[in-house]
Amino acid sequence: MPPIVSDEYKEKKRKEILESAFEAFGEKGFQISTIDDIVSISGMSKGAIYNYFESKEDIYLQLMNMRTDQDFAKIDKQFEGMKTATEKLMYLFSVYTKAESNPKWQNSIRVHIEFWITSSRQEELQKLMIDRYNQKYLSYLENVLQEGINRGEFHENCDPRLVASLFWGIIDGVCLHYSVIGEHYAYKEIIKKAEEIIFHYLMTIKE
Amino acid sequence: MPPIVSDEYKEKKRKEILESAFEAFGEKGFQISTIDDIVSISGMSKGAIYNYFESKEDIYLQLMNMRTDQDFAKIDKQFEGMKTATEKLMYLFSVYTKAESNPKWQNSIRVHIEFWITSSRQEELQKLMIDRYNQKYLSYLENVLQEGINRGEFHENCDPRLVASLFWGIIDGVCLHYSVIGEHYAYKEIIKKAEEIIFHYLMTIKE
Amino acid sequence: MPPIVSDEYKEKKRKEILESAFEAFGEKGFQISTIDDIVSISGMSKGAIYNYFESKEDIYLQLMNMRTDQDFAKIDKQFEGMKTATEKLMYLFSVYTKAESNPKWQNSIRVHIEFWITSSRQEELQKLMIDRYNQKYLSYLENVLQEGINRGEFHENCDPRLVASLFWGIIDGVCLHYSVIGEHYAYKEIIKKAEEIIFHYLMTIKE
Amino acid sequence: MPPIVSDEYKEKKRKEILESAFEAFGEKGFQISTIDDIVSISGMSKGAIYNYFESKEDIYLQLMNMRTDQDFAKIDKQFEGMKTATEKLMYLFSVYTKAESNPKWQNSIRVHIEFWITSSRQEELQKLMIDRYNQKYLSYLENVLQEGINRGEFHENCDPRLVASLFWGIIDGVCLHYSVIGEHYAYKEIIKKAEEIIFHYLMTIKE
DNA sequence: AATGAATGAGAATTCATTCAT
DNA sequence: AATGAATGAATTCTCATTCAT
Repeated sequence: MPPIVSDEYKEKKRKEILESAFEAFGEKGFQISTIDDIVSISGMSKGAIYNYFESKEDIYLQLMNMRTDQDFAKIDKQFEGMKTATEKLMYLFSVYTKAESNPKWQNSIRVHIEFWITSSRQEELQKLMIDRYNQKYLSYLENVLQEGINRGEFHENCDPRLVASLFWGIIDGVCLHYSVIGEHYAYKEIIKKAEEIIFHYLMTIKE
Repeated sequence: MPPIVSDEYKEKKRKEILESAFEAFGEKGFQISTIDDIVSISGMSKGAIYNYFESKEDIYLQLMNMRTDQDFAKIDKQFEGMKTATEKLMYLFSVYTKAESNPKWQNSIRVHIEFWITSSRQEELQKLMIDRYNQKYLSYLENVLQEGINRGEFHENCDPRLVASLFWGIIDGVCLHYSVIGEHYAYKEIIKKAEEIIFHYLMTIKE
Repeated sequence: MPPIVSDEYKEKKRKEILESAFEAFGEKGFQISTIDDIVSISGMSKGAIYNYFESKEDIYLQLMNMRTDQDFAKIDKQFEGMKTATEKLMYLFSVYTKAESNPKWQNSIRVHIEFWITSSRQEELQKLMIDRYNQKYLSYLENVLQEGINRGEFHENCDPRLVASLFWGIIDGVCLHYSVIGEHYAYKEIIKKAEEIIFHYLMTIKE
Repeated sequence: MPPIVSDEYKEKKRKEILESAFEAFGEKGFQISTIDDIVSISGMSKGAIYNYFESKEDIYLQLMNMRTDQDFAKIDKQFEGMKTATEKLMYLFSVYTKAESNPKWQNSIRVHIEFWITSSRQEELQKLMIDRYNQKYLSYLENVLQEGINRGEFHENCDPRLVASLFWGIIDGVCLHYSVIGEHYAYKEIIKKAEEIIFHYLMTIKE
């Protein structure tokens, strides 16, 4: 009585559904996307999807977790070979300047922002999002900045926590605008400009 | 059959509905809010609302227009007495640092961000939003910055268009995060930090 | 701004829906009956039904209340002119011997028994049913019997509470069997026999 | 391809499934119970269950048969050593007064009553139930009572068929009420009282 | 024989919109 | 103009049954 399908198979299916959901959510938004949309995109049956997820909400939640986990796994990996904080911060900016400027990337942004907005209205999700924000986004960058200060790369008056917060605010805000304005938004130049301004600040500020 | 009620009356009613819609959308989000929510909040009947608006979509659209018009009308008025670009830019930052940090303000942010996200997915809305962004947000601030450069307040290498874009990106991104994280997000300090960094840049950058 | 429709209108509609539900539940059973069945029978739209009731459960509950209330209102009224307990008890039996032996009456029984069975499995319903049983069915008849004892109609050793409980048990059990067996079940004769046995007991028992 | 497993094995499995179904139906009711419930309780796979039964309906039907067969096999066995009708009738009452008053017994009642109600709505089942009722419940007891009359234990005017019908009506009705009211229903005393009343009737009635 | 993943018809419920009053 | 009851398409989720392995 061995299991009918392997765990890998099931994990693959689960991922496929999440990818389809991601596509649907990106295209139409979470609220508006229907299970039938996911059915169409994935080619699976409705029942199959409910074998892997408890509800639309659950799909949303797991997708949200997967996305942020993936993002940070990628960043972690890249950071491995890097020594200076400058290098790391530049890399973080480059993640956004090097993103292919295509509809897929725009959808990805929309879904990301929707995670934020949706979370803001449901206590449980909100808690989760706050944790994720603090533990991943914020602490992560704060440590990099502090490291930079300790190593003398950045000026000691720069307040790493605030700058880290600001960094992610900038990223999300600029991405949001890009996802709406599209082509005519000088997305990459603006990120570049942000990078320039931030580095300029980190290295010359004195008080 | 001449109109039985005055135009003022009708305009007042229209505004009341929009205010109620704003409250509902802020609380629950546009998609999730129902006409019945607006009925509850406004105290009007469903039929009455449909006398003033063609559809839920229409309410949304008109609300979006009203909000951005209001915002800029306010800013215009304030700018009237101001001479320097520095003063004006500082004022713009102050709009956000002085916003009362309460649920109402958070709701207001959410609705605003939702305007963006929703627009990104409907061509008609998107065009409208791009126009609005270019003509109001972007040009407006770009002119202020250019003015500042011309008057020698800011360094001439600062690229007013990019900085203007960045400014609004920062504002929306930081507000977005604040609307989710809430209390524990050092919202005002972060805006202050952004202000510090931007001004530092505008005044010291050389290339 | 008078109400669009009168309260009587609404009450009439509500009753109509309950009647339709009663028909559906009688025909197919509560669990199996669908809202669409009620739609078909009532000729109303699905939405209309949900304007009057919160859920299928709610319809069920209100129907249950209505039925037992109606039953007892009828009995109360009949009792008004009666003096002896014997007369009253005979009337109670007659309610069941005089019921028209048609499918409608059988359906009515099925719904009634289903109320009991369904209640037994949901704590909230169960509480409600127990209350209803104690306050209406049980106490009601117990009082009649006690009255009979006090007036010397029935023997004093007969334990009114147990006999009252037994009476309703007999009624429900015999009705249940009738609803299944149908034509070939000597329903009325059996009730008559029960009446005979009970009265024989009440009047001759000595210990 | 000779059978790989023995018939006993298959019969054992079949019984196991029926027992699990009985548990599920008792807990939640037939309509509400799912195949997955039976899977959980039995520990078998869905496919295995469908190897032994054609459908949920089929499980229900076979369970119904098994239960009544079991009941009567037990009674038959007990009757073997009994001579008088009085003894036999007392035994029948004792089956119900000696039933352990626990949730399991209550569930057993519910399933039994559901058999009746469900049967009343499906012609095929109904025929089956009528046969079973006539051949087992009714004739069985009728014969006992007739025997009692013949032997002079009971009065000759007592109409064995009607009393037999009444007996089962009482049992089912009282059990039904017990299964809903639970603790606070004087179940055993009520059955005792029924016994007292019936015997009083059978022995003293004259016309 | 056993497994349990897949299927998809069917159920309850919601809600934007209409329209008779 | 205002009212709110009525409509029914659309949505989420369930579950008996099948079938490849």
